[in-house]
Amino acid sequence: MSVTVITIHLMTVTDITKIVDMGRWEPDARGRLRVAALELFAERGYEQTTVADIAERGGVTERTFFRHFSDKREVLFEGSEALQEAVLASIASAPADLTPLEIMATAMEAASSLIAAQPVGYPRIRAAVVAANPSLQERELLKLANLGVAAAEALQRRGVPALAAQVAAQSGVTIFSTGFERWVTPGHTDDFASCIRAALDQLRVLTA
Amino acid sequence: MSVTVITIHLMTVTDITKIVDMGRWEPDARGRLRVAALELFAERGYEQTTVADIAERGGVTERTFFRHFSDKREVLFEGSEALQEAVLASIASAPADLTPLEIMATAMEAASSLIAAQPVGYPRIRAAVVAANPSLQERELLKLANLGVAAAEALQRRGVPALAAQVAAQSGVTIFSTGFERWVTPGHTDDFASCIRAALDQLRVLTA
DNA sequence: GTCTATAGTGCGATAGAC
DNA sequence: GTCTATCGCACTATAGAC
Repeated sequence: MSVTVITIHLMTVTDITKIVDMGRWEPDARGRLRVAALELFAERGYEQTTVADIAERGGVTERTFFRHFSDKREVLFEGSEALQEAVLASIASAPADLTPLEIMATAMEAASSLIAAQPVGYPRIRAAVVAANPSLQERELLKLANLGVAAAEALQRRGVPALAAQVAAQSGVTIFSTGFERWVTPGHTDDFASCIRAALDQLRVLTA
Repeated sequence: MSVTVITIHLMTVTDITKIVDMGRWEPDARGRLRVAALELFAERGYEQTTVADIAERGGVTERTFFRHFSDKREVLFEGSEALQEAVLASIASAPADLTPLEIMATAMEAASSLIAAQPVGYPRIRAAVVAANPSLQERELLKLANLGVAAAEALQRRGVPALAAQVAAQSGVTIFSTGFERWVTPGHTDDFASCIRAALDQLRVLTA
């Protein structure tokens, strides 16, 4: 039952077409592995799923899984590089009259639009899987921390002093993750960008 | 060479006395494993050190290592529970007229005093080892994130609304880690608490 | 303390695309 | 023929089960 629901959410029309069309040498092994992994993690849990399970459902061997993903966790983090690139591009091209914190808020909104563009339900399922596994949380936190470091460097390239850049970048990540958490909470109707703005406003109130 | 330096920093007089005094059944296996692990990680790197290596230097079996520490990384995180308890106690006992952010700053200073009380050089060596290994960074980030969640709950127990508590707590963690990084940077002479205050001041300037 | 499952690596063989 | 993705197998280390 929950399996069916998850499948509907995770398989886009494009995915299904690909699978129908696949010949002996099936294309997009990477995409199939990503779908298989998220399904299995949601179905029976991350720790109860072996890489062999994922590979089998994806129609490849275990060895091939590790050719595509450096480890078992990484299969849930495809797209994080694109997210970071979007953030850095947004920082680099921000208007000159914005404050560092406003630059970060704008960049986080840009990142949120990439996430919100995914198939409906996907971010929420993924968030639930990550929230249920400390091991996955660790990886998520590392990605966010690295995003913060990269953003701080981008701010410095615009002339923002090191300490200000670091605090602004990290605060940007804080309002991003706070906004994300709010956005995926069942019952909330605000869009992702509004949730980020709400977190920023809250930060301003707290420091006033 | 670097081995010698590290040994001097890691072994306190108490540690050495213990080892000299140890009989057939050597006490403080936990402490010896912690010292052995940090030394080995600093000497030859985290990934180049096996649990068997650590156990051998600590004079116990591999099995005993895992009896004391749930995994290889955890050996570097002894004391994080005490740190969290100190933070929560500080939040709970803070004066009623402080703002949530001021409560967090005070609590982070309390945490910093625990870290600054360690043997000279230890926090810096440990920080270098962690910085060199993404795997250890992940664990550190998880501990900090959990500290933030617990701090947010403590703030809510004082009547701070959920969103404000979350943003304040996470911002507190940000100024803590920013201050820590500054404090362990070679050449800096300010004490840990001052570094935290500097980060807080910076946050206030950024949001003004 | 022993045994086993799983994650992850190294490398040579192979199969298909071009 | 080259190039690349996959496979198959041997191997180590972590970690948990018994």
